[in-house]
Amino acid sequence: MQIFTEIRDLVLSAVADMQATGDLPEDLNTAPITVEPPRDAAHGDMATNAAMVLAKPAQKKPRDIADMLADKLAQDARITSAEVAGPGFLNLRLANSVWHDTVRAVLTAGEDFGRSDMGLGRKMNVEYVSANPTGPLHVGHTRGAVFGDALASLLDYAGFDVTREYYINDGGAQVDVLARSVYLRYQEAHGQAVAFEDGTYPGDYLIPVGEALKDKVGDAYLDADEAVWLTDVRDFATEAMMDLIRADLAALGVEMDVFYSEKSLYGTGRIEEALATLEAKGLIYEGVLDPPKGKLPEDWEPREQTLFKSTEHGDDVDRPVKKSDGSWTYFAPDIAYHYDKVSRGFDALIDVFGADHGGYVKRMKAAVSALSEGQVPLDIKLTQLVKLFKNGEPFKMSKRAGTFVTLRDVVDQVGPDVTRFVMLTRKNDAPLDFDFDKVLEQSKENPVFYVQYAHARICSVLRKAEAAEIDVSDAALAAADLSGNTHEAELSLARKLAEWPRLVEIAARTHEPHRVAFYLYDLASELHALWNRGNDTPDLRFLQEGNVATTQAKIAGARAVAVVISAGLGILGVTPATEMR
RNA sequence: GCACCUGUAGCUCAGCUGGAUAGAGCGCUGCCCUCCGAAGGCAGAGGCCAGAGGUUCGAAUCCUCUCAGGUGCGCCA
Repeated sequence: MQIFTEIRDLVLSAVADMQATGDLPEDLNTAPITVEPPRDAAHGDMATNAAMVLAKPAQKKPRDIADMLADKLAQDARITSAEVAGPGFLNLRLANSVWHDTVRAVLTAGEDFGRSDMGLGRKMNVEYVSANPTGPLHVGHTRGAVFGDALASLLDYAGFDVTREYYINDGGAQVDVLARSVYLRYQEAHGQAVAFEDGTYPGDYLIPVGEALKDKVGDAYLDADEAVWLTDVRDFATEAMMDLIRADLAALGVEMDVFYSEKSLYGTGRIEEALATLEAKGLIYEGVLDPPKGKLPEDWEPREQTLFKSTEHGDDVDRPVKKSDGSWTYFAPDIAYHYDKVSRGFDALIDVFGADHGGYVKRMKAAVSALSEGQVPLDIKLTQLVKLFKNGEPFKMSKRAGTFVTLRDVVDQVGPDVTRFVMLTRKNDAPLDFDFDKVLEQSKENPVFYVQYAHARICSVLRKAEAAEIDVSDAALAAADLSGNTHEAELSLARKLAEWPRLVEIAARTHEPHRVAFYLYDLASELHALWNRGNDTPDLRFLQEGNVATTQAKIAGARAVAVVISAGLGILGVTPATEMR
């Protein structure tokens, strides 16, 4: 049940009637016709722009079309009034029974109310986190993980067939650095004194890995040449790091469907195959790039490289796929990886990157566009920085000293639910302030608390009703007579519930899960408002002493709110609270 | 120098991919608990949507330019 599309269909059929009677021309584009909630609730429940968008092609005055439309719409039982306003808006008011039906629909469908078939089961790949396997995840990765995971859940809820994927960068020089760093810890485990120079990873988290390596190989590598141990230690260390990362993700409640290894692309001809595809399209050539304008790198000198003609697919300059010594750049396996995603049959791809990867957006899009003949859209979402605060004071982190704040630091202190919700209270492309104290504050300033509080209040009412031996099962509530719920605050709450399915589609279409968080805040706000009216007006309380039928009717509205909050939090990966403490 | 992101109330931010008199929280002013959880609610003040042009019935939203902040810019991943 999506009341907005239902009413839009009604408007469209009225337009068709007018075409049949010759009041409107036959060839009209009805696509721009919208039915949406007006900004100002005083204008009514819904507004349509139909008269305005049809006026020009029909060569009629907007108000004339609107008047006729209003007459036709008013004949429908769901519509109690249709008024022309402003430049030609048609404002509609709907019968109370429509909103009561909404509440019933929520209680009947449960958390599937709002689920959409918009995605038509299309296969969608969401790649996120994809952190280098060289250490634990830090705060920046946390935001990417939360965002990607919520986006994936949202798309699933909107009817897409979603695969959650992590690309392991285990093929480049950074895993050699990791191997050497682990080797130092290995030597240390054998009692040797070691020094961590620049270009190694000094973090403590490698100490147990060095010890584990000692347990595994004993002193076999102790005084051996790097050529002897590098490959083995690299694999061992990478696997250990991935275990670490998997555990970090689990602490946050993130579960990937696929971990895809960059290394697995090497030596199998897959990179060559991807590049051959591009070459067949005439997009690969040997050439020399122009030096960057403005600030020249100190050691810049022209060198011939193998280049991808990404400019033919919207990039600003062509990009190298091979270094001047003939080895692959990192871009080459990335092309191969996305080629692989395309060949696995995905209808659309989403990459979630940190904002510092903004420079790679155009070339990745160019590559996918070229590889898929423009058939597979790639959307790249960049997550901006997280600024950490404690007691209002900025929190410094130093990667050099190895004292960066990890995902574990955050989750251990505030819990996965708070972490996830807070990280979704901002658009992905806006920086986020995260204050360790404020996110735990129990006040309305804190959206996590505010939404949870609303849910807990409803649960509290349900518990009390049960204690009074009132049947508050969803089935019983759905069967209740709701016709007495006529107060503006009650109807307003039901209208907000009716917006949920529409919001899901908007958020899914724009790839913006933060909209869910803001919606839940608004919904909670409506619930709190109604609750407080009950303080002044006993008739509006959910528990109506001595009147089971009325109590069930009132609780039906509240329970429906709890169901939608729970569904929304589910998308965000947050567990709803049944009581506050 | 170029590309991308951002600029909305004193502060922190929404604004449904073009709709009506631009919204919320904090802060400020004044109210509401013998009453389901006041950890809340109601009301008020506060705006040239960075600036200038343009597109059209209609612009915070789309286009161009300018200004300010952030990120990145061949042989690092």
